[in-house]
Parts: sequence; C-alpha cells; structure tokens
Amino acid sequence: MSCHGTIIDQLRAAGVRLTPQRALVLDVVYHTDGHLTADQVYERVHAQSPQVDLSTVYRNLVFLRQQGLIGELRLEGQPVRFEAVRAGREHHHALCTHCGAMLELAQADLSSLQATLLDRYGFHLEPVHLTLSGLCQACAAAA
Amino acid sequence: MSCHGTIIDQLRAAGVRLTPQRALVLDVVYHTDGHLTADQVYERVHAQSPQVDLSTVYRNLVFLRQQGLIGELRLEGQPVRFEAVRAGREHHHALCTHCGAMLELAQADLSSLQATLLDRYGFHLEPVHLTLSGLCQACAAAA
DNA sequence: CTCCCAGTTGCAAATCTTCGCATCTGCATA
DNA sequence: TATGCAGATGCGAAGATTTGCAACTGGGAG
Repeated sequence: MSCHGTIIDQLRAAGVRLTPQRALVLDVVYHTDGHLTADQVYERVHAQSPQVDLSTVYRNLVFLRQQGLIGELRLEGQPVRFEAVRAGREHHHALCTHCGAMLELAQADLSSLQATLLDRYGFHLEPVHLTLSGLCQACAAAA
Repeated sequence: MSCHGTIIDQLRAAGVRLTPQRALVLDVVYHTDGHLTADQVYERVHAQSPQVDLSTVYRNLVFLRQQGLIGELRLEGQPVRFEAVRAGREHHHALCTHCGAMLELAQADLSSLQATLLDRYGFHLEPVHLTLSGLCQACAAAA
C-alpha cells in the first residue's frame, strides 16, 4: 500500500505501532506536494478506506508530527495544514503578513539560532517545522 | 477603566477604533501576569460586562495579536493562551518537549536569525511571539 | 453638535479539533 | 503459531474557534 519503506522502517525502529490507518495517513501526506488540511487528508484517506474516522486522522497527524515526519503550517485565518517532511528537504516557512507571500527557509538558516540557544540556555532546539511572520522584500520596499 | 494610556494612544494613532469591549479585553490581558486561555479572558471580561460575547473576545484577541499587543502561546495538547506584550519585555518561549519546562528567550536571542533572514531573503522578521520546541538542558543531559 | 459609514458587536449556527470509552489489534514473547 | 496487552481505533459527544448577518456605534467630516 505504501511506497515509503524507509519511513516505515524508521517507525518500526522507533518501536511504534504501524496500523493501516496510520500508514494511510502517512501515505496521503507524502503523496502530495502541497499543504493539506486535516479535512483534505481525511477525504483522501476516506476514499481508500471509508471506515477510517476523522478523529483517527487527527490523532495520526498529531502523532506523525510528534515523530517529526510531517510538519504543520498555521496560517492566519485558515485551518492548520500539514505537509511531508522529506529527508534532506527539511525547511521552514516565512510568511509575509502584508501580501501573503510565503517563502521556504532552509534548515541551515536556523543553525545560528540553534547555536545561540544551546550556548545561552543549554536548550536543544528541535529541527521542527516553524512558520515565521514578517514582511517580504517587496512589501518592505513598498513600505 | 483602563490604565494603559500609552497603549490606547498607540491604537488611536494607528487609526483603529477603540470600543469598550476591545479596551476591556486589552485590560484583562494586561492585568494578568500569566498566560490566559480565550475562555479565561472571556470569564473575566464577562464578570465586568456580562453582555460581551465570547466571539467578540476571540475577535479582539486576534485583532490585538495582529497589532502586536498580545502574544499567543500554542502548547501541545491545550488551548491557545495569550499574554501581554510589554514594551521592553518582549520575549519568546522555548518549550521542553520532554519535561514540559518552559523558558523565556530574550528578543535579542533572535537577532542573528533576524539578520540572516534579512541578508539571505530580504525578509523582515517581525518580533512576534514565537514558541520553539526542543529539549531543555536537564532532559538533554539525561538522554 | 449632528450625521454618516466603515468597522464592530451580539447572536446563532457552522466548522474545526479533541476527548472518553468500550472494543479491537499490532507485534513482542513464549 | 498462539497469547497478552499496551496502544490504536471508531463512534458519539464535547470543546474550541470561526463565521454570517442584521443591528449598532466610535469618531472624523461638515
């Protein structure tokens, strides 16, 4: 059903249970390029396994996020969206509060912050998915 | 009713309407040290003006956050919480995903990230309230 | 001081997300 | 391969947050 052997191995190694529902949610998110709302994930899961419940989808989205396998995107005024976290393509988002443009930031852009936190607080920042707000170049120039 | 003249002036200067409901929400948040859930804000607002609706409280919390006057805290598994953004005491939060400890980060800790984003993307990071996840010193040491 | 209207509000209903609980099942172990 | 049980699921209901809309109002223009 899934073509994500590596990820599934990773899950097994972490000692978590791999239920068909969980695999399906993972599969749906990983087969999409964009950002899906929980409801959209549910729709697609439901199309393949109609008995799967929406709450199970939610629970698995939370679970997979905690495992670091999916990232979530909380944009102003719309439901939370999820996306795959692909090895080697980890990234964060910077959202322009003025025009809504979104740019992707490389994980490396956070490395100095990571170092700062470790240095000053002994805090190990997780490479979790972040969404930062601000003004994009164009809007900043216009202002 | 309120003792936040400066902030109110700031709002008027920004050309926004200052309704009693809005002033009350602002007042409640600024008269609390901790982090209040929307519901707690509503309770306190309601105690003073019983006719104010919960949705108005929500709308004003969103509005005041957009104005940068309050910050929000989204902690795993609990409703969103809000807190005052006090001039000179802007800060962010770092949450330990293991023990739940929360430490406050100074705005200055983000300055290098801010510089990086401006430099690499021309993106002007807003000093908005952030919550970062990771491991605190103690938990990291234990692991 | 009065008028006007864009922005707000209260209310009710929709939407989104989480939870409790009885039942079920992946998978480690024997 | 059969068994046990911690963790997952489905379902119903609750909780959290947002929205549509008609009525109302803060505060600038006249």
